[in-house]
Amino acid sequence: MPELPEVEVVRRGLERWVSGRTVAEAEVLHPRAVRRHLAGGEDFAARLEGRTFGPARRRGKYLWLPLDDPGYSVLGHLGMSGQLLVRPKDAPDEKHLRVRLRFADALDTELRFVDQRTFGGLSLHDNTPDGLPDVIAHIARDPLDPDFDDAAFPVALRAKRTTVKRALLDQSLISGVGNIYADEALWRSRLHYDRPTATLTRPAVVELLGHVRDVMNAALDVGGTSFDSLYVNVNGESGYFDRSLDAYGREDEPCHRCGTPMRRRPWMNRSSYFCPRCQRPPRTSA
DNA sequence: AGATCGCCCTGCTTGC
DNA sequence: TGCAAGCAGGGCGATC
Repeated sequence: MPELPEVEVVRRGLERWVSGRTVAEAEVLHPRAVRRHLAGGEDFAARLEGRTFGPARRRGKYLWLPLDDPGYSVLGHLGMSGQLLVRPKDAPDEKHLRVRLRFADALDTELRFVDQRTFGGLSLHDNTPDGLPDVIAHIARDPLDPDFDDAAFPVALRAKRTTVKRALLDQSLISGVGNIYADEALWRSRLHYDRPTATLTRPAVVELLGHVRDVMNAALDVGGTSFDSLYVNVNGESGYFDRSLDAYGREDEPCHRCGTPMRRRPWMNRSSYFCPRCQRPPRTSA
């Protein structure tokens, strides 16, 4: 599934291959691919036609393209399986092609939104005064955002009456951290997922944030290399899945630090992977 | 009002 | 071998 680094790779691809182009025609092939648009896919398409895209932006796992129609943006989320592909016009349709945008220029490419599971989608929104689509105004900055407030984060996290992994996944506190990165950063920090945030010291939170950022940057370094030839897929499948993980998906495999078999625990309808020796559960937890 | 939970979806994997 | 259940997951909206 696309994580924040893949989404950033997609943003760069959109910036390079889509920003500045004018939509000639939009085609919605699956109703669920257009979200929160009561007027329906045809209206969504009609509102895009003739509009020119501005610079591609991202917050957490959300992507958006501002329109030259002032105050509006097209917002996208890839969900579990979404891809944004820049493809030759004559390339065969993908099996799960959901939305196609054709452009009013001489380039040979079109933009396609492909999504097997339709957890993702595109939508059209008013912008807030800071240029953010209004529906994501509540999404906190992500750790790769230069304006992320490092000093405020430990205060805000410790003030939450919750446990540390829940806090990492709380999009109003920090965005873009999914189940995989949460487990990886907790492993690096030797913290158990059920540790109450109130029991963490400020330095421990600073270290945790550093690990979140490191693991994302490492992934971006690997994944951000292969999108700059024509016709390449702007799709988040950038080689990043070769990344080496220390925690996620490693049940029964030896901890890369101490060799103890890693464990998996059901958690919030998901799974948490951890080393039972390096990441001791808090006393209040089972 | 802040926290919690069910649901959306489909292909792959697992187990009987 | 074939079928069914389980699993993956972010985010939204309903509910307490």
